[in-house]
Amino acid sequence: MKKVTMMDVAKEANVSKSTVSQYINKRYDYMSVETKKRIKEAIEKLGYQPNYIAKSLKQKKTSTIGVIVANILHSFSTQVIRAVEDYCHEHDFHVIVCNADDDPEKEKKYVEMLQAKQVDGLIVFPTGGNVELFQQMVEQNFPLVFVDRRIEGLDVPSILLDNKKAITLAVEHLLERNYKRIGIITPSLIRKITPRIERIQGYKDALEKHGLELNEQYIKSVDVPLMKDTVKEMLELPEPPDALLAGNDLALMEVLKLVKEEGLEVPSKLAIVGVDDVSFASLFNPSLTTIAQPAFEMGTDAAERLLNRIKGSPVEHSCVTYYEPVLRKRQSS
Amino acid sequence: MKKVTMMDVAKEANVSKSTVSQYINKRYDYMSVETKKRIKEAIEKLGYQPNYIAKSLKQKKTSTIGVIVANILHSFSTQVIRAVEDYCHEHDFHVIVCNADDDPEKEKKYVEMLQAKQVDGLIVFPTGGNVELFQQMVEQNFPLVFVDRRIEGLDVPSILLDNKKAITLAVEHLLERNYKRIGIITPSLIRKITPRIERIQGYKDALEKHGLELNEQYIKSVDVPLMKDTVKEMLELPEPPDALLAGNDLALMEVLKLVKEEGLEVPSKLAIVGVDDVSFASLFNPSLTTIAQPAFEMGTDAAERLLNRIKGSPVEHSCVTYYEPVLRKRQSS
DNA sequence: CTGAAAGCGCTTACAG
DNA sequence: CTGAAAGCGCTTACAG
Repeated sequence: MKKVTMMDVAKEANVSKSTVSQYINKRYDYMSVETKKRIKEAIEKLGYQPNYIAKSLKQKKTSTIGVIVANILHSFSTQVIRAVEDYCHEHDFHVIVCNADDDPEKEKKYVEMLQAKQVDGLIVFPTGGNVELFQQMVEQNFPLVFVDRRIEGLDVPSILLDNKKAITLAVEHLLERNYKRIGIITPSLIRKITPRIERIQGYKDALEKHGLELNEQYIKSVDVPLMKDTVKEMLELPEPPDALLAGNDLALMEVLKLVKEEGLEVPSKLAIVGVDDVSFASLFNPSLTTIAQPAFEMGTDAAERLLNRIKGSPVEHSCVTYYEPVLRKRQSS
Repeated sequence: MKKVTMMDVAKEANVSKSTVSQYINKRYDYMSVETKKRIKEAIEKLGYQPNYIAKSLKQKKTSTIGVIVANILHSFSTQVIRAVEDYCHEHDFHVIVCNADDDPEKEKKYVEMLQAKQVDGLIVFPTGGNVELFQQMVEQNFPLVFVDRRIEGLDVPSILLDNKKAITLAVEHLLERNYKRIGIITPSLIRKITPRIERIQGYKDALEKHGLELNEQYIKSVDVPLMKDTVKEMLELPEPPDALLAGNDLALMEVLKLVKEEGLEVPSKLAIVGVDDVSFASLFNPSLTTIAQPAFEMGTDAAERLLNRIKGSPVEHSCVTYYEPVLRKRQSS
């Protein structure tokens, strides 16, 4: 079963390859009706399908972009990916998704693989390593958009949640409801990941703004396997928090596991607010108050910017867009 | 910033392109140490990265496979995708994921796009349309693996859950706990989608096996937007079911929404068992009894078969593999 | 209105 | 041990 090529079509239709190529690319400017018809028939008869690889090689573009997420386990990542794919498919671009698994080494490997495959651009949720690598890409003018996190000093368009505002919203909501001792749990800060840092900072700012004292024992940043124990310790303090902010969806899951294990009453014993609107938030008993990210718009925006850039729009300098978080009040607080 | 090509490296190292190519592909058989060293240095100096597109064109293979899922919203799909990606990345293959959104037209478009991009093979969760298209691909010997669903009469290796067994497990578990009137809700059967058909059939067989009468009012197959109302009607029957099987994760979500809205006690008023192990199953109040699919193994198996086939293994004829479902007993039943 | 020719960046027999 | 040449399947100025 040999592949049929443009050459075969040309022979069948008694024209040259060039003419077939014009036809395929709808450059009908000067093509006779007769020729068009013959080519059309030849294509149908042979079941010809153009080879994009050959086209890509010649045109030096692949109509493919890569997406590298730091960690695919976050619902936010999968939502953004879906939005990016929808937008790209509408614009006849392909998407290759890679999961760096929070590992800068993997991230680097994927960047290189994707560049070798000649992707036209990259959307990345940067792990925080690989600063020089991205720096080089910027210098080479490679189309790049960051989502969720930015890297200090890198001139890359970045699409972020307004994290401080998100936490402020949550804190003020809890204060309104008369919770006084608000704790927060996020994943580890060691890799200086933007949202985590900004969320903790937002927490501190919000408490200060309302004249509340900071209690370092209420502020914990540890990775998922340690979260349950850490929260448990927090709840065993002489004066335990009466409300808890979960810094992202995975943190929220850990908190809920603990709540279940310990049989804690929510919100009477402990109020809960999570960042990221998990799929089951409204189904849960009690339903869960969350701070939602407009993930779909953020993903669409990322894709749109990247494709515009690829299609020749000028580079956007030091452009960081913050998206508005949305407080969804439910029963858990 | 011109791209550096193999030619540039060759000039820099004072050798021919052929020799650089040999070096890149580790065909060191007869290469002098000296030459190797010069090439290595030239590559580093110039920051050369091979162009896979050119390589693919010449070699007529892309080391890329496509995955087309019928509907990405199912947790099962995303789990399988992850497994496929992990396996492929380990074996230096790329993956392009497409979501057919339960639309055979979209599915067809993606198959054609992916073939135009010269993917080496395809894993698909078939929508049920496009039988001739897949038939042609089989005839052309195109590497293809189906997951979750098979298509009657098509000789394509297929990886499925043992759906009948899954439902039998659920029914028997409910009978053991003395539930007598067991209902089942699945998405619409109009497109003859394997798991739905098999799950309904499994339900009927299991009841029959235990000498229970079938009540058609307890068996409903409608699409997601209608599910809540349909279940509500079922619960308003003079003799409503005392237990309900949710045919997949999306059905389960709808059932839980209704339970919440109506304030139904689970399991005392209504016991629930869901097929697909949702992320929050063990966190929920009450925690949810589910029939889990071994999604990760299934995905890995699909990828492994496809890559073996691509690498030249003989075609596996009429090979359908059924995976064992796992009953996870929790509090909802 | 259509065709011949060059070239995209590689690989691969083959010659030496 | 290494190089010259052909070719993968397209596109694109350019000539006529």
